[in-house]
Amino acid sequence: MANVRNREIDVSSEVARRKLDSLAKLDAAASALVLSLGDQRQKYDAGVQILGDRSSSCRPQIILQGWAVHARPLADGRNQIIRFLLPGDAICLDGAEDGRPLPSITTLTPTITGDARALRAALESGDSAHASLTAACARSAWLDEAALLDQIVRLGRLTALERMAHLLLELYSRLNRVGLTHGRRFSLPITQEVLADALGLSIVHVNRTLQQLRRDRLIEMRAGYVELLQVDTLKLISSYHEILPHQDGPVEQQLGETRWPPRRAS
Amino acid sequence: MANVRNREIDVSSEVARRKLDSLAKLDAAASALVLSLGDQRQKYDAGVQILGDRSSSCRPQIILQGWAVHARPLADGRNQIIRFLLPGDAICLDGAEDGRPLPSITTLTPTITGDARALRAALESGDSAHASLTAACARSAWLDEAALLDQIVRLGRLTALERMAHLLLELYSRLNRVGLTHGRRFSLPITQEVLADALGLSIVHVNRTLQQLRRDRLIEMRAGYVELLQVDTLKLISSYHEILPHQDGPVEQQLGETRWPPRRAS
DNA sequence: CGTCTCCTTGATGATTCTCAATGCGCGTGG
DNA sequence: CCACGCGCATTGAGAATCATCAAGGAGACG
Repeated sequence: MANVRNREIDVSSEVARRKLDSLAKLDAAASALVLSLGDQRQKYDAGVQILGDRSSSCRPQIILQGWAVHARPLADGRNQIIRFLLPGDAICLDGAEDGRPLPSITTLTPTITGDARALRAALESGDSAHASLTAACARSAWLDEAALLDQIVRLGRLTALERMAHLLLELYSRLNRVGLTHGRRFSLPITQEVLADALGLSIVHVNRTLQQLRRDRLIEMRAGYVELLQVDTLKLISSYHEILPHQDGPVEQQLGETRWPPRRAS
Repeated sequence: MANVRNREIDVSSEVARRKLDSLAKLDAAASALVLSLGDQRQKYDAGVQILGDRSSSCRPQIILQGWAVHARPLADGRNQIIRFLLPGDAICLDGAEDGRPLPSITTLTPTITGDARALRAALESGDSAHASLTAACARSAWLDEAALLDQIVRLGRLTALERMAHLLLELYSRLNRVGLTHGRRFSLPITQEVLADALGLSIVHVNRTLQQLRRDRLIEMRAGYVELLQVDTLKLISSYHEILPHQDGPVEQQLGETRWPPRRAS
C-alpha cells in the first residue's frame, strides 16, 4: 500500500488502461496513449457541476479518481440520477457538435479527470493503427448503453429491494473491472440521498431497504464501504446478470481507492 | 387519401426521409439513398420477435410502417419496454460485432421494414460525399439516446399521471417528425398492457390514469387514436420538453398511418 | 460545545398493486 | 344467424409498497 501512494500518478491512469484492456487487449501504443491521460489532469471539489448549464466546455475527459453522476433535476426539486460515472468512465468522448444538449454532470466526491483529447483524436482518425483502442472504446460504449438499459429495467420493473441489490451488483462489477475492489468489498462514497435519486426512491425507504439487506446478511455496510456477502443470492433476487465478461477473468489486484467522505464507523 | 394507397411504396420510405431531413437537410443523393430503403422490404406479423434470442441476423433495418418495441422480459413474467420503435426508427444501424448482446425487439402491429445495409455502408464509408446523411443519422442517434434518458426520468421520478402525459407527448413529437400526426391526433395502436410495460405500471393503474386524463379533458382517446387536447397543460404537468426542434417547424402534412388493431368505438 | 450533515426511527397517508369480476366487441364455428 | 370464446377495457375492494412528516442521534468540524 505504501508504494501505491508514491506511484499515484501512474495508478490513476492505470485505471483507464485496465478498463479498456479488459474489453479488448490493447497493444503497446494504445496502452501508452491511454496512460498518457494522466499527464494533463483536472481536479474538482465534491458537489461541483463539471458539465451542463452555462459551462459549455465539452472537452473530453476520463475520470481517473472519484465519483460523479449524470443527473436530471426537475423544477420542483425532484432529481433523477441517470448514471454513475466511476474511475475509467468517459465524459463527452464522442463530440458534441451543434445543438446537442449537454448532460448535467456533477461530482459526488473530489474528482480528478484526465484530458482525453488525444484519445478522441485517435478514435476519430479512423487510422487502423488504433484498431485495438477503437475496439476497446466501442465496447466501453456498449457497456455504457447497456447500463442505461439496466437502469430502465431497475426503475420500471424492480422493487426497492431488487433495485438496491441490482445497483450494488452493477457498481461492484464496474469497479471490479478497473481494479477498485477488495474481494467482495468496495468503497461506496455516496450518501443515501444519492442512492435514492439513482433508484427513484425516497431517502427513508433507501435507509430501510439497506437495513433489510443487512438484516438478511446479504451485504455489510459501514464507514463508506460495502461488502457483498452473498453475490449469488443478490443476483438471484435482483435478476442481475453481467453485461460483458472480463477477458481474463475477474480483476482482483487492487489499486488505490476513492476514500471520501470521512465516515463514522457505523 | 385515395392516391395515398397508390403511392404507398413511396410514402413508406418517405417517412424515413422526412425524419432525417428534419434533422439535417439532405442533399439529393442522400434523399435518393434513403428513399431506396423501400426497395427491399420485410414484412412481419404483429407480436413477432424480429431480433434477439436465437435469431442472430442483425441486418440493419428501418421501420417503414408499424410499431415495435425494444423490451426486456424478466424471468417471473414482468416485462419492461425500453423504448418504442416507430416508423423511421432504425434497428441495428450501428453494427453488432463480437459478443454484443442483441436487443430483443418485438412487433406490436404488422410491420414493414426496409433494408438499411446500403445506408450503413454509406455511414461507415466515412466518405464526405455523405456528409448530410452522416449528420442526420448522428442527430437521429442523439434523439434515440435522449429518449432513453427521458425514459429513465419518467420511470424514476414521475408519478403515474405525469408518466403517461410525458410518454404521450414523446410519441406525439416523434410521430409528428415523420408526418404521422393529424393536428393533435395520432394513431396509438397499442393495448393498455403495452403502456403499462412501458411506464412501469400495472394495467389497472394505466386504465385509471388514462381515465383521469380524459376526465380532465387533457386527452381524448378512442378507437386506437389519441388526441392531445391541451398540449401545454400536458407539458406542464409532466415536465416535458422537446429534445430537438424541427428544422422547418412542425410537420403537418399527413402521410399514411398505421391502422391496427381494429378497435371498437369506445 | 454548537452546528451541520447524515443516518435512523416511528407514525401516518398516498400511491400503486393485486385479485376478482363484469362487459363489450369481434371472430369463429356450429 | 347465433352461441361461444377470446382479448381487451373497465370497475370495485382490499392490501402492499412506498412517500411524507417529524423527531432524535451520532459523528465531524470549527
